[in-house]
Amino acid sequence: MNLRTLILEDLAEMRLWLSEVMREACPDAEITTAPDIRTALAIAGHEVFDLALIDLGLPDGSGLEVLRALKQANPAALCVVATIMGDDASVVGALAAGADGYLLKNQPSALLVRQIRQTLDGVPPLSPAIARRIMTHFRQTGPVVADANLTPREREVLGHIGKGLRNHEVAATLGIGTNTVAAHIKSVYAKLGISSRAEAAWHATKLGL
Amino acid sequence: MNLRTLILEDLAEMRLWLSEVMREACPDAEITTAPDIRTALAIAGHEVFDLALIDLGLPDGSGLEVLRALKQANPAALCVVATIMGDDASVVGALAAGADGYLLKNQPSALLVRQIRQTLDGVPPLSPAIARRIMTHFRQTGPVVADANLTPREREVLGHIGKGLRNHEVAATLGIGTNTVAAHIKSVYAKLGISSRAEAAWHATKLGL
DNA sequence: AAGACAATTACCCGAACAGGGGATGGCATC
DNA sequence: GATGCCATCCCCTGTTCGGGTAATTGTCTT
Repeated sequence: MNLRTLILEDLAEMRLWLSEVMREACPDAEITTAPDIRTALAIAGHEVFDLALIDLGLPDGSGLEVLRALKQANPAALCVVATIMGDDASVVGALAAGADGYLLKNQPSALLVRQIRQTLDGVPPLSPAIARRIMTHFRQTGPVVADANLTPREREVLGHIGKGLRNHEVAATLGIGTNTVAAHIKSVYAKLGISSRAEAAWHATKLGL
Repeated sequence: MNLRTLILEDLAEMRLWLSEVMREACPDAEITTAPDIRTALAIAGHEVFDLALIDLGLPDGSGLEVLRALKQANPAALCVVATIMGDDASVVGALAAGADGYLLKNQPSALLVRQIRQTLDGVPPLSPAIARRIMTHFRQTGPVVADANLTPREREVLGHIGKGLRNHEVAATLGIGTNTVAAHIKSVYAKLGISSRAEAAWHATKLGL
């Protein structure tokens, strides 16, 4: 079986280079190229791909449109973003759109070849700089400390409040009385220094519940 | 220069195996091992390390304690978590604690050797399964689309609701009447298909307000 | 110009909520 | 066996919220 691959890249020179890299990573690959969103979407309309290298900054839009189209046509398609933009917005946007990898084109081709090869084995291709950035993001959003020493039951109640349940609904799911729920909420309010359930919901999501 | 490395692992057999892997990845390394938190902390008290392989589930606590101690003694130390636990809590906890990598020990040793080698070149060592999990996390938290075509005013009100303000507080900050605020909230509810302000708060944070 | 539509503002009422009090039983620690 | 913490329940009072209804303005279409 040969691998149907799509390379979306506006600059001709870069497009050739990526094709070279692709051919080296997988000689059996059947390579199709597109210089812009329009042609890429036209091709994707009547053809299915297994792997795609997608540039983001294209003259007629963002490569993410194509990525979504490819994923819709074939959810198993491996869509790898290959760009020179390493800013947070681009990375997060690409991952949110369903990208299976994020490679920076300012890397030695040998490294790109290796990462594309690994992709086929299920290893998510992430350029080192991108991996570091993602981990740093977790380091900032991760700290789930400051638990405000809530009791397990309080944490549980707060979790349901954060999901938008009413007191009587929480009571029903936990099998306790509504008054009890209200009592737990009161102590949560006291411990968190708040006085409304919207604030409670905010803290709940912040505490990862 | 030789690389001062610490291997923290409770099971003797696994400790030997990791030492083997380490020696193969970097023959010049000067390897120190510890079977539990206590001895690891004692060693870290009078010795500085450049690289550390840290297990999480230890008999006398979590390896993250040691990780933090090492990072405090030498912020440039490369602390890599090496464990068999791949659950979200462990991964996020480790990254939040400042881990520079996360490796699963149920991988072929050749892969581990390669990833440890790459670590020294600045490539964050992440096992494929872990990288996928992290990316999936982004895929869930990232989507800033699905704006539910809220009007600017509604978005503004929703933002304040999400911060936990009451209707009259929102009214005061926006310089409008409380009834107006209530009306905006109602149309927001209709558009988002919800019926309580806790759910509204949830959506507000999700929409990044 | 006339009509359609969305956004913004406003009012009323019943239901839900916040926060204060106090009470019971269980479980641990001391 | 005394103390403290937790979870569970109840009452009460004032405030807030949610839903129905409707007027005003501006924009866009017809």
